[in-house]
Amino acid sequence: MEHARDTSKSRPIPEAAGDLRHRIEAPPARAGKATRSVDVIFQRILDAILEHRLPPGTKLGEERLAAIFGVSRTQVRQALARLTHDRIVTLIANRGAFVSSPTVTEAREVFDARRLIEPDLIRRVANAATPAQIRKLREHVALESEARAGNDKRTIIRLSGDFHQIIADLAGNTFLARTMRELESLTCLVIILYDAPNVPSCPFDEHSALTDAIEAHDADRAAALMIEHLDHVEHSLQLTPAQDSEIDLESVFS
Amino acid sequence: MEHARDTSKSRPIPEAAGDLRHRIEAPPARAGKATRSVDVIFQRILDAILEHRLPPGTKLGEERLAAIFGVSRTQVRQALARLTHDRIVTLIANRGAFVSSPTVTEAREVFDARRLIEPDLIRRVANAATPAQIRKLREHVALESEARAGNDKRTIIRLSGDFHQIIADLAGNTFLARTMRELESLTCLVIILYDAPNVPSCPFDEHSALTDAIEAHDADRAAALMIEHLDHVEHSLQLTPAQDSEIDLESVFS
DNA sequence: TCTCAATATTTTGTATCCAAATCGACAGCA
DNA sequence: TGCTGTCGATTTGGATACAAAATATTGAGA
Repeated sequence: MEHARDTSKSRPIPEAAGDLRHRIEAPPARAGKATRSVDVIFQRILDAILEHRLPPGTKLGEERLAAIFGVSRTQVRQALARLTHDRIVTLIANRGAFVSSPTVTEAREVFDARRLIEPDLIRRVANAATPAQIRKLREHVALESEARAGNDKRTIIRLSGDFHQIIADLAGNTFLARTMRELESLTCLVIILYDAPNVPSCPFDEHSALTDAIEAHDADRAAALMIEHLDHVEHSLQLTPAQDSEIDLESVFS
Repeated sequence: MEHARDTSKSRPIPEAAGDLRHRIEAPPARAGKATRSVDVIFQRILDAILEHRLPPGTKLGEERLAAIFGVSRTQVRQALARLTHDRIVTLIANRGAFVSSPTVTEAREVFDARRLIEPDLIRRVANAATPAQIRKLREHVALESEARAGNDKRTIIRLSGDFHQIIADLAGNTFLARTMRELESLTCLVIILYDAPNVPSCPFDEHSALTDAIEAHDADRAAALMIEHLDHVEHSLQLTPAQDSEIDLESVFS
């Protein structure tokens, strides 16, 4: 098992984007009802991060983003502030915004939280799912399968996350659904940081199995499968404690 | 059981503050390490809301707040944006920011989420609590008792919430701790909206009993007590569905 | 050639300014 | 009297301009 990630410099802050533009441009016609322009910018940047076009550590210069989106820095600042609040972006005072690089500890916490929340969510869905909802899940799994066939990596990543998000939405608790959205985003960062980018995060067949359990209204099995699924994903990562401890000088002297 | 809340206009948007100033002034020396001024403003407003000095529906005018804090609107805007992101404040386009008035549905969702998360958190604490941590909890319960004796309502409210927050922090998952912070804030709003302000939210003895269970390292009992405790709080509220359904014209036409 | 220091450039942080939208008041009209 | 539509005052939305901080560059000296 070989991983493509470069381990020589453990927290790459690449100033990667000579062509930040290319990584953000094309709006994938994925408009919700984001009417305010700051919402659009927020979503565009988030999408770029989730689809791994902006790797962790990338500097997100305000001026540059403003130019790309054709607005003033004000808008960009707001969007970055919101992303910061969701821990997707890390803001360093007087230095700027960077795509977050979750530590190993944080990564573990994310999976820990998901193991707590998601089995319960899928339980509710399994208990109450309507045929229409099940059909929606099936269609989504089909989309995933299709993307996998076409080897469309970005879409695969995106859809894998979306599957979990659909379940969270179906569970009918908006607060928890929002929390899951944050967890899902952080999981994306964790995956690209601690795993080879070409090993897809969610094994496809497991999503199919989860849908089966939901369709059978077997809440216990669905919950068990979900825990198993999350464990699979977590264990496919290299969450070695060493990685984390490039000593945090700031916190040592305080 | 009689409630002081005025039910004639069900969503009060009082423009209550002829003296918004008085409700925010005194910084209760509750500084974390909020170095940036926008963090200070964020915390000051949040504190004012949590201590029920700014009731739901209160309009938070930018200019006025800017004058109070002696900064420009820019800072205030950022703070309000962050509060909005936490659902504590609701931002209406071109109308301004208001302290949120969670609907009955949202209130239920908040308790639903807490029932999912908090039993697990207290379980972990009960399993791993050190004597120092238990002492900290005891001291906090003592503080609560003291505030109750002095009938210091604001402090009672604050400390009641803090008790749950301490447990969340002790559980050792920063993500979940942050989520609990949001839930706790929303719970504060729910309590003032749907209960008489003089019926304190968390019955004191229950916090004491929770601490007992933790000290005994009895995770099961602690979790059970927590569920019971949350149920007590929720059932002390008037979460009547009718209240909620002043028909949402916006969502009808969409 | 390397190191260090001083300067120049870039980038962030904050305040101010202008445009657009909303709210309140008042007049017109059924 | 009661409703509707228009004008003015106030407030928010967003861009620009200025100040402060950090980074990059340049040059001198060892």
